[in-house]
Amino acid sequence: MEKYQRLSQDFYLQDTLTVAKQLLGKRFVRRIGDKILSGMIVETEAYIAAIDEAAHAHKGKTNRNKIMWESGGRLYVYQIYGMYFCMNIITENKDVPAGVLIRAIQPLENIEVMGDLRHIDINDKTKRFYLTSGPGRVCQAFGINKNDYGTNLLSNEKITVTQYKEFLPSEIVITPRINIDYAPIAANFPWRFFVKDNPYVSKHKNNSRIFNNES
DNA sequence: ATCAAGATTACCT
DNA sequence: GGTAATCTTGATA
Repeated sequence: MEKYQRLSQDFYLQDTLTVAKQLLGKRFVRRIGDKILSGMIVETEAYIAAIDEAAHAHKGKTNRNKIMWESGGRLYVYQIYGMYFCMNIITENKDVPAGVLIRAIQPLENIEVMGDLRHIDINDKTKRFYLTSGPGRVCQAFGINKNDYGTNLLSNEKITVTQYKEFLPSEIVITPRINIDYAPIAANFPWRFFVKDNPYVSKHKNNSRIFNNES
């Protein structure tokens, strides 16, 4: 992991919407044995518990979500529907529960290992974009599970995030978040960010509900 | 002790 | 377009 230049904690301590947008283009790095897998983050969603009924931490601290109260730069990993894992990068200062869900990644290194973990033939062009397009698929492709709960991206030897590419505001699309119908008001917040025209972005009807991207 | 629900995905028509 | 799969968690009693 030495050859990778980690993002500093200052990055993660920023406002959550800023982090969610700026994580686009960063490189997610994960070591499995002697293999280093990596990919470029292309789709994120922000969750800000204090003002967000859709956030797991909105109703207070539980055993599942307690890591969200730590300072920015750690992973909040949870299991969903009994069979998939999703990962969030925690943001902002200690005792401010907020984070960014990693929804899609464009594979860069050791793609064949991701294919093995996903049980997908990466040479099958019809299946290629299903490798990492969705939060559960990302975790499966990178071997992320409950053992990675609380991982510190600033120091961990197996997982981190580094600089990779910058996108212009005109290359970033903003929409409402996905599959949070249980929180109907928050479901309209424009807190999902993805790289325009990137084929690894998850497919959803919200892809056509676009908000203005100022700044 | 019981139970409903889920920040999803794969597969079917 | 629809739906089954699958199990941990948090809420309620």
